[in-house]
Amino acid sequence: MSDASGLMTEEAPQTTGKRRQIRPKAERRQQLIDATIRCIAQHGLSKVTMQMVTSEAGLSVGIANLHFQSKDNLLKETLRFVAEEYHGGQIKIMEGSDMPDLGQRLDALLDFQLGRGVTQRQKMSVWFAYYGEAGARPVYQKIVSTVDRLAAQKLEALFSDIIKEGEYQGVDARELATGYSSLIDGLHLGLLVTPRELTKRRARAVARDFLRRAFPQHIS
Amino acid sequence: MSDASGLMTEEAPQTTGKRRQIRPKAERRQQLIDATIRCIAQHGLSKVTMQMVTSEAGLSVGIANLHFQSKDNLLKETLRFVAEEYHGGQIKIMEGSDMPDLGQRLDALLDFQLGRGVTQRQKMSVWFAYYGEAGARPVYQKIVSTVDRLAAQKLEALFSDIIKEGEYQGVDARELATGYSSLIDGLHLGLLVTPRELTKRRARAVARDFLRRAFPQHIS
DNA sequence: ACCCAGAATGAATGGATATTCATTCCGATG
DNA sequence: CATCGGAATGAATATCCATTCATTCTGGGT
Repeated sequence: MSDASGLMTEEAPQTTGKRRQIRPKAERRQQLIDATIRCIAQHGLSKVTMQMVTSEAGLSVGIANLHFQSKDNLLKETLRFVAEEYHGGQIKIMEGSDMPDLGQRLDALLDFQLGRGVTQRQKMSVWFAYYGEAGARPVYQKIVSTVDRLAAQKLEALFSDIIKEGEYQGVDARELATGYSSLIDGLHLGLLVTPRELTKRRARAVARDFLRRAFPQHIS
Repeated sequence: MSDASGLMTEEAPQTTGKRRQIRPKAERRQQLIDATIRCIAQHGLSKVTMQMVTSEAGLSVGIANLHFQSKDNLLKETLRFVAEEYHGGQIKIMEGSDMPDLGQRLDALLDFQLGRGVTQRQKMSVWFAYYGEAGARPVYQKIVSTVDRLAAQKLEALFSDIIKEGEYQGVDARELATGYSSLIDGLHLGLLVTPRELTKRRARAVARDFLRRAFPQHIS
């Protein structure tokens, strides 16, 4: 639930010992999901094969079907994992009763959304690979919109609190929340597709600007 | 170069006459590209096959390779078509010397970006299907970023003019332009993936809000 | 009316890939 | 230490799909 770290050099195809190992089901599942993420990022969703994924994970071909029944299901579970990791992280920050200052909480949110963890190319690739198929696959739409809705509600609530605290006039929390999350999504897209023109630094500045224009007292 | 219309009921698998017809190369190419767009929208990029595309176009399997050499190339050309249609439309409006009022030009741009033509599910699906693969396929990145860069420049120029005309203070045209196009991209994503939560009407309101906050004198 | 360049066809080919399952082997248990 | 449930393997299978090309047919030119 909180790995979010390695993913890069996790499974060096063990040069030393190739002895067969038995590991708990949950661990194997995660191993395969991580490998799937790497494969999608490197080769694109449409080019991913089971052989690719299992060998990336340092395992045999049969094992994926043992733990996930089918390729389709493996892909579905991978999307669920990425979606929950992203939205879970956001929600934790937004609820963050440990961070009483609302402006500070906004900052933390922005850091998370455009910081290292989320904007690693790997994760973004996966994210948008699925978005691309979502139009044709209701299953994907459902997975994403389920977690998305909750995050949207939390964001709206946070904005509402900020509006109340700052006594901002003529601002609609709901509309602003939609705008902000759309902006973040769009920035992610830009970082992925035109990294030459949009740096992470500039993406942050743009998002911060949006917030500053809406909540001038809360953003320095 | 300006079709942008039908695409829906174009090629009814002719129930009446199935007589073979010879048509100019350009026409067949467009027919196949249109069919590809429909197939991607309906089945997803990763599930599209040559059979699917050619039968959707009401043609035989061999013809795609005759006109496009390979599936890869057909997909590439389809992306190029969609990208050019979208960005070309934007650029035409932004340059629009026929529309002297800058605020009006902004409105027209927004209408185009979130109006019927562009936000048809079909086109959006295609758009994001390719974005999803762009991380792994430099060819796609190149096609998109080429047209994208030009549109970004025009938008920045338009914003510059508006800033000058309105004597707005403390606003950076470049940053604002990045923000605006990212916002539009994000809204498109929302319309595609969570159509239940984000209507076209609301998407427009959100985008308009962004512009109003930046250029209050130019947007009613 | 006839011809023929080349557009269009679709059966055949070969390569790739998801999925199965008989077999192997680990390691917890008593 | 011997046993055995079930985790792991990977060769084999069946399916699917892009691409080819020998053949058919069309329609403009003469």
